[in-house]
Amino acid sequence: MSTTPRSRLRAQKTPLPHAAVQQDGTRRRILEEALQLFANEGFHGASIRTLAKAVGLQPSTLYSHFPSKEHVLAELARVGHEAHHEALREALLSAGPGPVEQVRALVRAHTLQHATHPQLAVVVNEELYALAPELAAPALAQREKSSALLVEAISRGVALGVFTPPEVLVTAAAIATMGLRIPYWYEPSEALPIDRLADLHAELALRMLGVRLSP
Amino acid sequence: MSTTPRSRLRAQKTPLPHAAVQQDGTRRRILEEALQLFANEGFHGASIRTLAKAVGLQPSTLYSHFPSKEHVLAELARVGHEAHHEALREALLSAGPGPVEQVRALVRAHTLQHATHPQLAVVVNEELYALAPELAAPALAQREKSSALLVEAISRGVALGVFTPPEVLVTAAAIATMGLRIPYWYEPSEALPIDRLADLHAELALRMLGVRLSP
DNA sequence: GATGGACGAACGATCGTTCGTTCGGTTAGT
DNA sequence: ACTAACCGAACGAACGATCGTTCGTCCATC
Repeated sequence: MSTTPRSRLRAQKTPLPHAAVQQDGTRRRILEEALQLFANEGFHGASIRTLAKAVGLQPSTLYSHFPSKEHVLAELARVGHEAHHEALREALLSAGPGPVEQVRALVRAHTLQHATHPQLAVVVNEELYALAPELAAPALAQREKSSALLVEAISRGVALGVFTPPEVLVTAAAIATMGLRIPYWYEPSEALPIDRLADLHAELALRMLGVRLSP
Repeated sequence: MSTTPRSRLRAQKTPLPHAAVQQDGTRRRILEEALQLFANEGFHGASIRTLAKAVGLQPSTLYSHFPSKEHVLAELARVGHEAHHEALREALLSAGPGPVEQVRALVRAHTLQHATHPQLAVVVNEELYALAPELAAPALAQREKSSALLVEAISRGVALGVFTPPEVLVTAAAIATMGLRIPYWYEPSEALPIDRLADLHAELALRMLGVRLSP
């Protein structure tokens, strides 16, 4: 009876995934449209036929590019986690050796990623449960590696006496979580551009860790 | 081909919703099972037949208690938001007049609610998008009221010079977000009981606001 | 002439929902 | 007090629609 015209995200425009997809044309277009649909209506809420129509293909043609609907989601999850992990890794490499600089770089990259690619963040974080375990495994493994980067940086700072969090893991979870909800409330604006949001999150993270910069 | 045995939550046990459901027997059992299913498999991922089987009824019988599948979710969303808002309100009332005490009380209540009723939190926050706007409206209105409680307490503290957040709304969002992801990673344990988690989150929130308690 | 992307039709399964009926308990009428 | 009327909960079967997927064929390109 009633359709569901709801869009889950604040930003309903279409940021493209990334350069990490291999430059095939149709396959990439499928992934782009699937990203929009899965983000807005959920994996189970979006149908193969809706996806095919969005791409401008017949439903059967999708199976020339992906063996199943689940594999489309799995590929999105893989791409998303890979891009995210790569962003964190690069941020860490170009940061200085100090824990403060490293955490700031990690949080900034984390926030930038989620603010720049909101639908990718949502699909990667909220729709992964719809995958069979063996298809979700690679993405989950990379997620583990990404969160380890933050925990390690924090632990290093604690060992050096620079950070004084009330508890390492809960604080790390709180810091990582800041980024995860961005797609639901944030929209870039002049008053709050993406880069400023990243700075604010970095500042909040350092405050949680007990660092006072400008007293 | 492949089923989806995934459970989205860390805690897959069955906390019951709340005393705010009216004490009807069957209707309540439907809501309880629907809560489990919607939380673990998503609204679109759970079927009326699965729900009926979980309750021990025929699918058609469900329609003696709810006019549609969507109405079951809408009722869960209503109950969840009501319980959450009530918890925040009571916490605020029994807190002192100081902004520090009020924010601590709000954050503690927020965290306790999400840690005690993880599936309710997930359904309320992640599955609402599946509802037609007119069914989601009451829940969204109450959510707005709840977040306003936090923002007001923070603003009062800022006006009094007690809080020095880098930016009010982003900081408020960060504080509220800490609680929202609890169901995905937290499980009560001896090392980290629920009450301790609530204290930690309150401490982190106050740190973000620029309050240093035990220097 | 082989390969692979695209098509249109169709498969069986499952979806949310409706229908007609039965049954047990409460209420109303005499 | 006995019966007739009623009503909501539950059932079993079935509805039409849509689901993910498969099949056979066509056609363009190498």
